[in-house]
Amino acid sequence: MADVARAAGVSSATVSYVLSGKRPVAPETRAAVEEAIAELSFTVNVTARSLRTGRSSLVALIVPDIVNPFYAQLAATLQEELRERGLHVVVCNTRARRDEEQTLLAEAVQQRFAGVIITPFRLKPRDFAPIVDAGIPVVVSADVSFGPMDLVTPDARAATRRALEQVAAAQRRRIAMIAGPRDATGGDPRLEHLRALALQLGMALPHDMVVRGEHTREAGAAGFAELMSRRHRPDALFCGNDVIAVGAMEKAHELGFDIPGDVALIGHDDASFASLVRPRLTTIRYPAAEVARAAAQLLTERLDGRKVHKTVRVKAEFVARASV
Amino acid sequence: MADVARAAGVSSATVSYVLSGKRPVAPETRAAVEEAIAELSFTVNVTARSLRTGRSSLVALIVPDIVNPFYAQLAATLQEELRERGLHVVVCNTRARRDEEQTLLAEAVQQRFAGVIITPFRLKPRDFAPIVDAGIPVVVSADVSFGPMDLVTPDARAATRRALEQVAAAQRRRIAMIAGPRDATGGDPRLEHLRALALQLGMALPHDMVVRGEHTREAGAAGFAELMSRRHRPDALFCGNDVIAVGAMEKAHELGFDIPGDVALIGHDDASFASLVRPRLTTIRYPAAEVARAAAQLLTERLDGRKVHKTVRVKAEFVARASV
DNA sequence: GTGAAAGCGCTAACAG
DNA sequence: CTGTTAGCGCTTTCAC
Repeated sequence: MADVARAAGVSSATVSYVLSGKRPVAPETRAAVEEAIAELSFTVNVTARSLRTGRSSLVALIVPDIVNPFYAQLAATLQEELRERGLHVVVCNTRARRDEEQTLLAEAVQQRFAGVIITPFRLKPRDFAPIVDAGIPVVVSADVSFGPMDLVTPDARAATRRALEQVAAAQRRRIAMIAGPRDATGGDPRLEHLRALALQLGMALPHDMVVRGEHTREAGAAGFAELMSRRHRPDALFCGNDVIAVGAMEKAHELGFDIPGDVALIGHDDASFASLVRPRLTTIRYPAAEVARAAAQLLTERLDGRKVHKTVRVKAEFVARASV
Repeated sequence: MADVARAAGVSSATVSYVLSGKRPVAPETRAAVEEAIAELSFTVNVTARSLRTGRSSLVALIVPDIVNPFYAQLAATLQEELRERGLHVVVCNTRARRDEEQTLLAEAVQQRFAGVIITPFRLKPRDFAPIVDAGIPVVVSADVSFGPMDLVTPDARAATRRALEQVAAAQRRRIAMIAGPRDATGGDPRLEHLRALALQLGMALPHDMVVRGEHTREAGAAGFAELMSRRHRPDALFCGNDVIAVGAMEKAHELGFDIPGDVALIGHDDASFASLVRPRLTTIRYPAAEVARAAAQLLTERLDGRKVHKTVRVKAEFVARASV
């Protein structure tokens, strides 16, 4: 920048102001500076800028499983949205482990990230105290609140209700669920949600019709095998997400159960493979791209100075395919 | 750091040396410093360090499509590997567009990234000149070389041969391929490779049996429809990657073709959904995790001072499933 | 074994 | 409308 200033016959402050536009610069001065910049193919040193201003251009995206297409899509859209505003996305995969979630959060503080967008899995609300105290804007994408931070959360009421209605219309009454692990934060709100709505519709989701496991195909397979070995088998099976659901579906094929003949299967998220499996998976779609846009919006508002925290609800949608 | 120095009654230089271990420090001094660090819960300012040393801890991963599970897995493993060495992965999605690839590469220079790991799609070798000149280590993950840089590349000879042999054993002779777009760099080496091997085995892959398109389900569907509308239909169809292949498979269902009865289908990569579709997709597996580990290794070697460029070959593997 | 001090490249007062 | 200058927090040479 000193070189540019010398070449243009101005001070380095002027070069800085030409770049940032934070104060008016005479047209001919600006022209001279821009020419010098082009001539020397100068680019600002972002590190020096960060050091001086105290804010970096890095945003951490912390998710349980980047290989899950839902999160991959989230990352892709987020990256696109934030790049327009000069921000970069650092992807952090926690593999749903609490220690990694904690480490990553701590590292975001240490690295002075500009912001964090996170889907917590086993974190507790109090784990967020250090990062909030550090003044780093945090957007949580989750079913429940984790404290005084921006939140993007699904509105799945209508979609879940429609799913249950369709199940009921098919004369299915024995509802079951393969939920997330018991020690996940909130103990899987999707389960509580489903149970409450089922009750409203005069159906029940008894505790012995719920099995739990990680958000993996293996857990889905194991859960399916367990539920179908019960004396009273379910005839409609909800899953915590689509990864679990396809695990269950694979197990169904293996054990010779027909879907939806023997049991209907309903997933969550509409991950890209949901429409590829056979039968096509009926699911409660949570639009990753929209979630990403909402999160990007909330984050930039915060960076622009908004003080109070906000919650954005993103509508989930029932996608009827062949598995019900 | 000044605070820590004051609390420990030493100079900030000593604190720095305690942290870096770059020069011996007396045990009791070290203890005092470490206590002060813990007391004040001090963490180094990475930005200041970067400015001073001239190297950041950021590595850009530039890929055509992060939603493709192959690249998602690559990102996940890479992130894991590099985090151990204090490096962070910034994910950059190009959507297979040349302009975005160029922008991202330029940005890596401007941001003074520590390194870049890239799967180029439409870039030309000369596009790499600026970043190489800037002294930023680049690892290319591709089928062909892009110049004097580290390269991770598949060794798919044996796997492709086995695929062709199995096709031949099933008395199939009319081979076709849905390849990548004509303007992709190198014009899809997988096609050239397949053609050469087919020739060796006494089979042919004539030009009119090749259609081209993006690496998308839509392109796969369109390609399948076109090939199957020919007077002489293929009975074995190779695809540039698994995304194309499932697109083709969907179209086959739609048009009432049986796979593998009417036509065998062979993908590339073994993306996670390949084993989920029906019939399960036979594919030439390119192990993303292994590629990531190789790339991480090459990159860190470079950062540690290796001057000459190296090439690592990662063996591809034929995965026989139900679609052949 | 330790300290003093220069300086990485930039931004934002402050001064004109 | 433009320039001067003081740091941001760290690493590293030089001196002791």
